[in-house]
Parts: sequence; C-alpha cells; structure tokens
Amino acid sequence: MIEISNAELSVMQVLWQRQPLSANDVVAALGNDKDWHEKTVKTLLNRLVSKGALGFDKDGRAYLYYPLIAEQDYQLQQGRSFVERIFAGRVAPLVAGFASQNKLNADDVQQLKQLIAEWEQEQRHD
Amino acid sequence: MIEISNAELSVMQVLWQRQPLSANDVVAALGNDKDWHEKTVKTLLNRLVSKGALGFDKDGRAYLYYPLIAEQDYQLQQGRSFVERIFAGRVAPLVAGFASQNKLNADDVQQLKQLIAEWEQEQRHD
DNA sequence: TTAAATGTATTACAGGTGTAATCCATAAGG
DNA sequence: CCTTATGGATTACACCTGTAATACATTTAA
Repeated sequence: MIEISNAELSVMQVLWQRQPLSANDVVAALGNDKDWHEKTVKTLLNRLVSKGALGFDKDGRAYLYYPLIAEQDYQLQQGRSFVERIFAGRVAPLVAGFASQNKLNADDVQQLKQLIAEWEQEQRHD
Repeated sequence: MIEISNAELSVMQVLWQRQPLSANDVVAALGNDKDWHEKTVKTLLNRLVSKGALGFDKDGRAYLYYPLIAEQDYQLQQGRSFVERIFAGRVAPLVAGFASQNKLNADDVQQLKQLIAEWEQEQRHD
C-alpha cells in the first residue's frame, strides 16, 4: 500500500472532503489549522502525485487534484496495521484505553452496541 | 512523548515481555521474526537509550537493558493520537472497520460488552 | 511588447530511520 | 604475556520527511 506521511495526510484529508481542488484551494483549506507556506503544500501535492495517491486534471495551467485512494480504504488498512503493531491485533484493548480516559461518548457506545448486535446476528445465522 | 520508530518498537516489545535482557538476549529473542543483523539490534538499543526509552545496568562489561516507559502508557498515548489523526478522534469507526473485515472474535465482543456495561454504570451513577 | 505575476518543477537541506560496518577497549584463552 | 574474541561506541549511508527556496515557463497587466 502507498505510504502517506503525516503532513501528506493532512493534504489528503482536505481532498477527501472536497474534490477536485486546485493547489491554491488546498492551501486555503489548510490555512486554518496549518501554518504552512504555500510552497510546502505544493511540495506535498507533488509528492502525493508521485506516490500515486493523487491524480489531477489540467484546468488551464493550473491543476485540479483529486484522491486516487478512498479514505475508507485508507482508514481500514491503517487501522488494521496499527492495531496489529501496537495491540497485537486485538481491538478491544484499544477501546479499553479510550474508556479508561473517558474518551467514549454516547454516540460511540451506541455505535459499538450496534456493531455488537450485528456481529451476534452474523454468528447466529452461521 | 518519546518518539519510537517501527524497528525500535519491536525491540521495546521484547523488553516489555522480559526484562532486563542483555543485548544478545534481545538479538536472540528477535531472531524468530526479524531478520536483523546483530549490529542492527545494537544500534536500535543505543538509540532507545539515547531517547530515554530504555535504561540499563552493567553486568560485567555487558549491559542489561530495561524499559523506562510502560507498554500500557505507550499504547494509550499511541491509540489516542492514532485515532485522532485517522478517525477524527472517534474510536467506533475503527471498530466498525474490524467488524466489516470479520476481525472481531468472541473475546473482543465479550470485552467490548464489558466496557459498555461499565460505561453505562459510570453514566448512571453521575 | 515587455515586465510582472503566477503555476508547476526542481533543488535544498537538516533530522529521522533502516540497516549495518568499523573502531576501540578489555576480557579470555593459549 | 600476547592474540583473539566480544561488547559497546562511533561512523556510514541511502531514503523519507518537514519545510521551503529557486528555477522555469507562461499568462496577464501595463
């Protein structure tokens, strides 16, 4: 799988939200959180294109960039490999960590219950 | 927090399991999974000491290394920052990814139910 | 028509990382 | 005692990353 660095990820996240965008649009969108020089963002865009994470169409002499990989796919793959690396593949201990730090909210719990219900349904019908 | 690279993490994991260990013990323990030269492992041990992740006592002219940070602490911090970065701070979608790939087992589900029960208990008694 | 601005492409450069090899001191063997 | 082996310390080196600056080709404004 394509390796995306931390700084690059921020750029991807902008384009996962709205797409396609010109380099300047991306710079503007990042302006809020990141204190990056325009040139820095352009470098990141370039690297992402080189890595095959972004594609672009030409709009006059500017480029319009768009993701070549889906955020969901990226999240899935990263989630799996992270949990593998840090938690020996078991996801529950990670959730336990969140619980212990009071980082679970009602929405999370609701979603987790739903997932568990579906899992059990799945089991039964095997 | 101390930054631990991927290769370094494997060394830490050996020492989180058994501690303290000589460099050679660590090399031996890693021998199974990793195809690393002895010198490579020594380099990693050195870097971890420099970073303050490992300490050591002298045993003759050899060193006995031990972790200076707890695995749990490391897992907590990494879990938080990973979920923040990739999942905007929400842990449930990560679990959903596992579920969708059939990576949840009965143990996980059991633990998750337990966590949810505790969370609800917690809520009630507020 | 010529100079300035603007977009992308190329280059820069220090610090981290993977992956060792070499150096150096000393302990151990002959 | 002298040589060799062995442990840690130092050095190596290419690639990735963060963070730009510079170069180059055009478009556009004057």
